[in-house]
Amino acid sequence: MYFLIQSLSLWEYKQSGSCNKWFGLAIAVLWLLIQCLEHRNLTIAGCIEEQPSGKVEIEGAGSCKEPSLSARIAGGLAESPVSDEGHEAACVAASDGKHLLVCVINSLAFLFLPLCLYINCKAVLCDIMLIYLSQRKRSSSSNIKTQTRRKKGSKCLVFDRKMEGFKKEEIRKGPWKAEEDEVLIKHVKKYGPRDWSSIRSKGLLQRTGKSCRLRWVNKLRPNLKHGCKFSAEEERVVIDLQAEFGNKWARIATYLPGRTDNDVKNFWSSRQKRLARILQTSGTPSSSNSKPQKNKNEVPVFQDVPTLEAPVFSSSMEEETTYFDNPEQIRMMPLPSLVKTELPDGYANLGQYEPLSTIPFPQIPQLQPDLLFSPESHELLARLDDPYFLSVLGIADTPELGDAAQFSPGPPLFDPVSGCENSATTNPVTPDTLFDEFPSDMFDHIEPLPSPSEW
DNA sequence: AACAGCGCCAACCGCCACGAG
DNA sequence: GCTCGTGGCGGTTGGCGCTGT
Repeated sequence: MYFLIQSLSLWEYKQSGSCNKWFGLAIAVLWLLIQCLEHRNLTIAGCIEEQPSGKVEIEGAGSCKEPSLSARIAGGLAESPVSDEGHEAACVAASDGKHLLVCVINSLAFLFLPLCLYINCKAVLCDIMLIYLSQRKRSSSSNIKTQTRRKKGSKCLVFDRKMEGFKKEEIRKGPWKAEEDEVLIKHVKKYGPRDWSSIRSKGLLQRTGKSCRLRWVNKLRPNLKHGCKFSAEEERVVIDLQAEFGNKWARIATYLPGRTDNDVKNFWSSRQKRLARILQTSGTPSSSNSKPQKNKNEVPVFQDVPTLEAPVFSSSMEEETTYFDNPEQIRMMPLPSLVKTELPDGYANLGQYEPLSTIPFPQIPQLQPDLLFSPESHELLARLDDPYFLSVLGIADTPELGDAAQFSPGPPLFDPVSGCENSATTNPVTPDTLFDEFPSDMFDHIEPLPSPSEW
């Protein structure tokens, strides 16, 4: 079957003399479908995305709860904008919990590349995808990172290397629904604000423990101040404490009843942006008084607020209980002895209070040429000519090495040849016979990898 | 009315520390 | 001592609404 499909691919190429990505994709899907039918424990997955954390996310297949097979296959299209000249990569994938079967359709769409990967090869897989993605036209692959970002609220199937085997799970992301909040609140009432990961393991919510915790801490926790701006006093506290502790938002937030670290962080971030803009547009700080206030209700950042006496601050850890544990106590807690809290008059003394150097400006990331490929992949690239290595990947089945299954811990589910007994046994395909069939100029269509600086 | 700029905010991500096994 | 899971934290991003032009 594998041979037949490859022959079809070649026929298509010879007929059209050009790249037809859809034909190539259709062939790959067909092949994958056959694999799935033959091995019922296989399920077609969505497109593969590289994650710097080492995870491989397969997205698309989880977009609907009970997807039809065709929908699943459609989800297998790589998230790549259709580009001209067929310079794009698409992939379909399947998994049985132990293995990951991938079909990559490269810029020469008729050439699809089935890969059989075990879970410990996922980092390599990521880089394979990057290689193929990078072969696309620069216009369509100028920013690979943006393509890996999911839309909020989408579901994805996460295949985590750290997990036992290749466990499939659905994780919901994006805005929380009221029902989800209810479930979370119930859980916290019952068990307390802990054991977040059990919420998912019990099947209560399709959210990660981190997500649950964040939702509780930032939104559902009682006594939070929702929707009210920071008061002048709160602003002063934040400014003072930031000067004292730096960007320790969680610590600062413990001095502000009803405020979360996220609140403080957002407040500070907005303030910094505002400051940067003021300094940028007004030239000299003293002239910035002329800048009209956009929002009449907005509290000016550098307004005069009463100067408090520098309180005594105990550095003992016992006092680092949060206001949530004992709000009254925190409310009465004296401020630490801070930098002199004299606020400047207008912006004239801005520099002394808010040094220019502390205002963050966008930083240009340093390009790291070696960052894109993991050490495993460097090894992979170095061994692409190694027939043994190819056989392990399931790409080749060299006669001298025998059945590729001998290199596999499990049954040769995805072996392109032995996996399809009927046709493959009579038409053994080796890398040589496979590539000999293709025209000699076919690889001329593959663009060289752009240097990282061009990405 | 349409559009752009901006601020706010919720949520995500990566990194790290810590504890259990 | 090592690995792994979990939670905490800080940085970042995208959506949305408001405001000014």
